[in-house]
Amino acid sequence: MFKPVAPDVAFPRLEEEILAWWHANRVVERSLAGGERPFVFYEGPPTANGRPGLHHVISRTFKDVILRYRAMQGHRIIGRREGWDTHGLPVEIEIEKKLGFNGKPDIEKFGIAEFNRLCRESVWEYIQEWKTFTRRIAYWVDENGYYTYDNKYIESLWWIFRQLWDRGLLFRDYKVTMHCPRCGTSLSDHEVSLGARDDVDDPSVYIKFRVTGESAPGCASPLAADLQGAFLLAWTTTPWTLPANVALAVQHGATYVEAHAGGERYVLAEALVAPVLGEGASIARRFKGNDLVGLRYEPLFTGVPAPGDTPDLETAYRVVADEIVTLDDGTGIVHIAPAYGDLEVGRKHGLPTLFSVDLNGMVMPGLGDLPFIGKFFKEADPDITRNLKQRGLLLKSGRVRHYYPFCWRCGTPLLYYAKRSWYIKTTAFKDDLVANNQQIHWVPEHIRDGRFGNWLENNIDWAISRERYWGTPLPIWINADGSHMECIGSLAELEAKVGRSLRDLDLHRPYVDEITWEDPQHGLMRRIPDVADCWYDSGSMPVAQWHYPFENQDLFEAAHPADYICEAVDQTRGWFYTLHAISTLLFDRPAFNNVICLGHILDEHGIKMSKSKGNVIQPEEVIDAYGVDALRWYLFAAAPPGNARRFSLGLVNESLRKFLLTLWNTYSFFVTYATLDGWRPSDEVLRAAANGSVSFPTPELRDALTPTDRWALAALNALVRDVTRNFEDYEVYPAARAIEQFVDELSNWYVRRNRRRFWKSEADADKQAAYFTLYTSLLTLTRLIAPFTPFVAEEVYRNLTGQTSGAPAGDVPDSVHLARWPTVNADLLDEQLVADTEALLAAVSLGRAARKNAGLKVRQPLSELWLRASSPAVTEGVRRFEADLRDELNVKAVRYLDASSDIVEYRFRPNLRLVGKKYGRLVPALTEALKALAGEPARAVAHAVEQGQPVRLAVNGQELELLPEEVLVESSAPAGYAVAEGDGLIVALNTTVTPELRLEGAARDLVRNVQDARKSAGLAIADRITLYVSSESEGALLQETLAGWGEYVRNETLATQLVVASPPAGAYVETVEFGDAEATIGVVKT
RNA sequence: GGGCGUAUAGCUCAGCCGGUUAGAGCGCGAUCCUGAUAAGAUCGAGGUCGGUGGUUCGAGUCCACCUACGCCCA
Repeated sequence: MFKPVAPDVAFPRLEEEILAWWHANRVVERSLAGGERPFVFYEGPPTANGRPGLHHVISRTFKDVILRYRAMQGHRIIGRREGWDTHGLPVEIEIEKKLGFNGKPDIEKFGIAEFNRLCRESVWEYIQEWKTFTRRIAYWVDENGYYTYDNKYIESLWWIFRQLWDRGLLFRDYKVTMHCPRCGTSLSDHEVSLGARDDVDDPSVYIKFRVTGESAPGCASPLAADLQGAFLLAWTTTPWTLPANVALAVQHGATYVEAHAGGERYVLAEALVAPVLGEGASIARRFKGNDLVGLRYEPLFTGVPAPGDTPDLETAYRVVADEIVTLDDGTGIVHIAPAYGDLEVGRKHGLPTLFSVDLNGMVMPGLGDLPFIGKFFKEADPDITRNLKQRGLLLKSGRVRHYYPFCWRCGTPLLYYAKRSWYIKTTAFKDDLVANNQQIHWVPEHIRDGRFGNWLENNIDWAISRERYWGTPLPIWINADGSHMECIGSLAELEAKVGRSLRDLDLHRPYVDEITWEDPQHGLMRRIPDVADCWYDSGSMPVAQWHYPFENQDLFEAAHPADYICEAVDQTRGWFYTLHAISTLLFDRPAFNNVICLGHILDEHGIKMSKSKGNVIQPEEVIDAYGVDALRWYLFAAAPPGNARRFSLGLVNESLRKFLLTLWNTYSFFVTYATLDGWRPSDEVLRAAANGSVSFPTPELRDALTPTDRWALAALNALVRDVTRNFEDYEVYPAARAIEQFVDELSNWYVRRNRRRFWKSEADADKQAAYFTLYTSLLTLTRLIAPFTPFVAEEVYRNLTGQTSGAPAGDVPDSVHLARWPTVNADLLDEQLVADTEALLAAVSLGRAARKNAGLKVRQPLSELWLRASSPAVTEGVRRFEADLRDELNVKAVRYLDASSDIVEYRFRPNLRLVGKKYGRLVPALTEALKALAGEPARAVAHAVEQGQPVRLAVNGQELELLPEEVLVESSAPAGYAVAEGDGLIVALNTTVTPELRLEGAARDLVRNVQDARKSAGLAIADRITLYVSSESEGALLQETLAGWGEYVRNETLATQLVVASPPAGAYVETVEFGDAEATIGVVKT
């Protein structure tokens, strides 16, 4: 029935074999096709750029474990397919590097068509690697996935744009970007960080802005008249931005002063008077920053342009209050130039955006005949400073060393530059975003109102456009003077515009850019050059993966929102957000109902793994050493997934040994003996264990179960219940821990206690019960672990169902992954039995400790053990397993002590959890009073508590009546016994070794040594032997021992003959300790 | 600078509504047990529970502040 099991299994190789079997038998396809009730999953598409790493193993296995569970629960899983995020800057940068390019001009020279072709090709290379990796880690998904570069996918994205456009949610506004004037391109944050330096030498100038004495419209400053002619002082390191100044910002609540120095009146923050004006300045008056708001001042320069815009200068050149102002340096008054970095401030206060430097970094004309017109912006700094000085508008100037970004390619200083950009107006839906988030079940919980909720609360409009090439083209067409724009929502619509079929059109640049049409009223319509932020691509996948609404309307409706998604925590502002935003804006509902948010994986020192640090561990390295299952189990069982975790190969090895090998050895033990005995399950037992719930096929079998059998089945059922509940809550970690605990107990308690039942020769009902119990436990376990460790589960399942040996019994699925999730058999749950076993295990542990203390090894039998428990219920529980207790601790008898016995001393403590709230300040005195009890009163109290009666006690002169549950009783040792105590239990051993006990101990020693010799001699378990024993100095002991225990020794060692003599030549011989000296044993196979 | 999270034994991590002597696994040392086991048991060494202050009869747990690290944002 069963294939023999190698105890020294090599998991990586086993896994490869199972992969081959799955492939040959189309198991993945069959699993994907199964199920009835829908369960919706969204695959967060990895960027198809770069090879998969350990963090991808985590996210893929956490996706997989839930989906496998759902599939086994009979769900039809929608969306269990690959998805690839194919667009974006990382792909472009890689191609640029490959071609040795130096920025956008190189790409345009090279040709966008060829460039994008290379991008697409590069993506495919990575996808191939990913597919291999995905199969190896047993992440089961349909390989017929979605690709964000697909024309159909893009068409759906266009449809979404059009929905937003029609509702006025797609708009154009300025956005500050980091711009390289030489390369003529914006840089990504990543690129900026590559070239930023913090030791840049720049001018440091203090500028005087003359107060006009007026206030801005609708915002009168009470100080306007008084401060007329005074100077607002501002500090800057970028004089070139001064012409574009439109406002000065102060801190709302800070104290500002009018200070007199050098015959002038200055306004600045009080805290900065000394550093800016020196000690000589006198303070004329104090006021709050708020009082300055609305104050107008004379612009430093006039005629500043605002290309493509007609700014309202009535709103400019005034004081505003803003949170960005600090009093750490400068003057407490901040110069605001929205075009060059302060755009958000400008927008918040309704300020115009003026430009004084163009995209090539040159100071623009329009400021009049000034020497710095047409100069590079950095070189204009001294000229501007000089000009202001000549006009008496400069307080002082110097140099400062600080942070400034440079282009990582060419080293040119970057411009903060407000460019026209497209936005999605998410801020209009902030309340809905927040409300819909409340419906989402986050694991861990704190993300919902913490990081994600916080991110939503601080929502800003989504800047959606990128001036790049390899991305989803924005479907917006514009006429020459920018007066007319149209958003195209489908290919058909575009065809109608141009009047021809575009079926073969690649919707990417540059081809889509060539599609233009003549509008009768507005002239030639051309597409704007921008492409979409690739987060828009992935966030739209619920719609676009099905090519909705052009196809699959039913599928889309059934698959929105998702029941489950899972990614790492950095996606709160990435995919989690864009999914949520698009779903809320389009459909006003969340995109997903449950989400596991994973922490990051760090190296063994707690440092992020990165190529530059050289601390990256490749998944292959781990998998080749220990296998995928070991890695997966480590990821599930080692720590809760929401935390960052430290990783090392050693930890995977630990998880392999701790869990997989323990399970494997239990399984190997079972198969070894079942094969020896020719045992096989009945079809009913097999079917139940392989595909149903735990049950008994016959009353006879049920009656034959021992308490330990029933315990194992009760624990197994409780495990099924708990793991199921954890899965329903998306709590993978506690589920894995519960399984680990059960496997440990099954191996180290159940099998340990019941070994003899398997190897005894009679095939009686008791033996059947043991086989039934272990078989059922193991086979049911394979289904519980199938989602976690799919390979080991499969191997064990297939062998235990007889399929590996080609002799399947019963009609069960050929793969554990096609079997149903086990259900609980409530009849077999038995909390009392589980609790009793816990007490028993505690008693055993204490008994061993007591033996250890007394220096009495377990092989030496002892006459009696005394046990006292904290309650009669616990005593009864242990009594139920007394035989196990006696056997495990090698004692002849167990005596149970209750409170009436006078050999025990008692100590008392209050049950603080109950007493604390009730008695408060009395607690310390109460504790003392209980401690003081001794002798007869103590015995009386102990007796009362045990009988469930209240206890009267004088505390601080008051008579208290303590309830029995409010007093904790501890017993101390009876004198003259080897004792151990803990957990409310006390275990004492009678340490007297009588001559009889000594002989029995000697016999057991002998057996043990013979067994060792048998093993060393290479004998098989069932081999019979002739046993020779002799001892010179302990001859008498040997004679006596064999006289009483010879039969026992022969039976235990399978000796057909026991000869007291020196072994003959050719025998396997060992000299062993015996009594107080040595004995010689010899083993000859018969 | 802001938000969120983390900080407990040499390492990886538990620790519930605040409650009694803070636990587990690994590693280390010693002893024991074992004819499934690469396993297991017992004992031991190893902890100012990141720091300071507060609330409380009582704080690893709650509060405030601080420090370090991670992530996200500015």
